[in-house]
Amino acid sequence: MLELDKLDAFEEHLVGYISNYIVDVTEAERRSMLKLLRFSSFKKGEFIFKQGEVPKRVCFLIKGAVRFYYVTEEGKDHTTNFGFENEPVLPYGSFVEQVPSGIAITALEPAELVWASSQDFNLFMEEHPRFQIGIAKLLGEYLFKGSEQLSLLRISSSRERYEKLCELQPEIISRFPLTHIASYLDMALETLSRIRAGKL
Amino acid sequence: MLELDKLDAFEEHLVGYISNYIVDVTEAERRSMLKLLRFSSFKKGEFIFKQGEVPKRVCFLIKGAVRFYYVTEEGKDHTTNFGFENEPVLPYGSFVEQVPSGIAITALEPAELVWASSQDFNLFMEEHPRFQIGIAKLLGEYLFKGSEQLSLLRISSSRERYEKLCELQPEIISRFPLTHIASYLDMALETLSRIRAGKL
DNA sequence: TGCATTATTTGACGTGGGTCAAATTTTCTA
DNA sequence: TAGAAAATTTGACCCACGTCAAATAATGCA
Repeated sequence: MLELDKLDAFEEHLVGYISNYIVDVTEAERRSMLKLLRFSSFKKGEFIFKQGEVPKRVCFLIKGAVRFYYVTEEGKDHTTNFGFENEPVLPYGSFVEQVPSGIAITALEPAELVWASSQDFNLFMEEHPRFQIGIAKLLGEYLFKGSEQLSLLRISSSRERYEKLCELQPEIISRFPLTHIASYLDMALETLSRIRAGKL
Repeated sequence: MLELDKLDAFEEHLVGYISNYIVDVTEAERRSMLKLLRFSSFKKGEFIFKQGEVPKRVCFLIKGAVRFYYVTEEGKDHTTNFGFENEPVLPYGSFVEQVPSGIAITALEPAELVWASSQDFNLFMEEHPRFQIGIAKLLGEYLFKGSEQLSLLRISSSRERYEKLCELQPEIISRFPLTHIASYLDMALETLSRIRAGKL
């Protein structure tokens, strides 16, 4: 069950986040929602979702940061995204489709999150159908972000890709290790190091 | 207004498509839906959506094929997607968000489509809230496809990117001109030509 | 059918950035 | 605080692929 002190810390963030998508969340809705939530902590490096599994939880990150990535058959690690405090964290597409996820999510920093099982989540959605509209809005937003990320990757020069990321998501640059930024930008870490040093 | 002969031709396709997302579409829902629809034809090369505009229509392609793309400041053309018969055709993310679309859509072949204005579409959605659930499902599906496309682009060798596309979407390879396939795969058209000829 | 336009192929050349390897710096941990 | 482990930097080498240019092939249109 949810510990009350933790609850105080995140409740307003979660409800604040949700009200970007659903207007005028009622007290009853809020209570009904909080009732399903569980709390978990993850150490740096621990899996929150594993590659190849059908996602069975909806998570919301309270503290820390996470990395979305996949590993190819040849063993190459590709970072597809980073997740921050007060954001939902799950393989969105695979969750909605309930198919095995091509991506894994791990904690980049010690992470705390609240979550609901997909079962509870679906029950909640059935009981509160207007939340579906919010979900559609949220998915539309992710779709839009996804297309921006595609165009970032299509920039041919490594240096310009890096500069674009600095412009669009400076927090990624300052917060995460070079290896993962390089893999997010689809370049060798040596290349990113040289770009940074002004040698490329 | 909708011409009746055209209507006969597409109605079952559209309703068939929708029933992938909404169970048991009623006769009333069907009629209410068809009432909003308009019909349009486009010649090869004509714009269906322009880059930089907020999408004001939801389209469904009956015949022909379309290309999703954007042009950078430097004038480079990047194909982000292809659209086929019996598929919705619109800049999904931008439509949901109602923000200017970074991408344009043009007819690659003479195209016929039915469409509803976003106003009519929104009214319909308000009157038929259970369709929202279908929209969420559809958006989830596109999100999933989008992540697959991202991983296609992250394959470093041009030849392997091409082979992957042959495997995943052979219709693109056989149906569209090389220039656009190359731009979809993010490589020079000369490179694609050489790959095809087995010279790379 | 023949000419114009557009698409595809082929060739030559240069280079951005990948790979491997080793040095250096930073971060952890006992 | 030392010593190990991990992260970052630097150097050397080289090749996949982009760019430019020109030839050939396919397509459309009068």
